[in-house]
Amino acid sequence: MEFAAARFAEKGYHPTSVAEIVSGMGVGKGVFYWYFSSKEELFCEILREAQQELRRRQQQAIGDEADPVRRIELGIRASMAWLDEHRHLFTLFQFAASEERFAPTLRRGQDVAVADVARHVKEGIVSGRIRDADPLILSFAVLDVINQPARTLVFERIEHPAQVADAAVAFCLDGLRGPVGG
Amino acid sequence: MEFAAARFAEKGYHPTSVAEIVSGMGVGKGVFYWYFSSKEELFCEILREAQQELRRRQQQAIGDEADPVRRIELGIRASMAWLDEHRHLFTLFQFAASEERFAPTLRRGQDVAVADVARHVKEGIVSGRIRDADPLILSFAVLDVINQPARTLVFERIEHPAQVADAAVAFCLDGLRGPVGG
DNA sequence: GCAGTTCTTGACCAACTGGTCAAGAACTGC
DNA sequence: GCAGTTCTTGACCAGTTGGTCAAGAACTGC
Repeated sequence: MEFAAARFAEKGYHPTSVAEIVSGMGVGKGVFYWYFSSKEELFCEILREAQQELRRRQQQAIGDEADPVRRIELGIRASMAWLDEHRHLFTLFQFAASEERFAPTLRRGQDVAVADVARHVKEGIVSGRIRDADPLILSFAVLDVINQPARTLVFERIEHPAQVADAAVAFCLDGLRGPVGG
Repeated sequence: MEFAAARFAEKGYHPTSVAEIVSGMGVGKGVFYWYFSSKEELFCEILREAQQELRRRQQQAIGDEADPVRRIELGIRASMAWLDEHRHLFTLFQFAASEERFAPTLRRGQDVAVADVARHVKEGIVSGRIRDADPLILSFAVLDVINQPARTLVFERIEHPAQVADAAVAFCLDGLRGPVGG
């Protein structure tokens, strides 16, 4: 399954044939259709697993941190690190977003992520550490600021991932706290 | 060509066959290969044209505004508006980024965009209106904050595009100005 | 009205696709 | 060692694909 993910990321979903996957793993075609009902299902499975893993990494990084703003920061850093280590999976997310049939799977995972961040944002608003705005919109914005720099990462245009992470964190925090600073 | 772009966005690049495009336009296949040397070339052409149009829209919105920070804001708003009006083209950008063969075309356009923003950022740093950091990284961040909310737009999860634009602008400006506020 | 070029057609092709399936291997529990 | 189930194989299929090309239409300039 990791092999398939790598091929999909490298060549694209459609240009990668089932025959190529199975021969690359040195097995027959039947074994593929024994474990997966279709190529599409395999891809969705890869997607779900990746989303799960990313979320695990976030929660692990957050631990039992009490400050909601700091929780968001830790989540951002964890996400950036994970995406940096799994750039090929991010490519898959990207593709999935461009094809209608994979949107539902992708969306389900992102709803979870938005809900996660929104929880912290709400807490931050209550305690006055985050400016008072629609938590959902702020959460979307945070996720956007995570995801897109990751794209830049994938394009390999910037040398140091840590710099990108710092930029994203600074962006989010200063943006969330508002112009007066917190 | 607009027709082809619409089909690509709707069904995806690979699942849309050349036969489908030409029959949908009521012409023979030959005429397609008379004007384009391949399906791939058509797609790249669409990409380039879209990037050009977006840039035109940005420059038009900026006009002769003197303040670099305000120029960035105007650019962001123009981009968001354009992407909102041409969501299907954004879907194409997204896909192109996920397939190696289209990366060069995409990259060329984005280099131009980064250079545009970087010019304003540099000016802003000189005049002290933007915090002193690597202009390129800040420019990437700004583009990221433009592009990714656009993705959210495409997913149609948020009702009001204007809200998203405001959020993006607030994010960028407060982030750029730094926590002390400008 | 004719020669020359620019377009347009759609049948055609080799290559490849996702998916099936009869055949059989490898493992059970006994 | 046997019956039953779980796995594995790879030839095979119907359908589709991007792309070609001989044929001819439509337009030139004369």
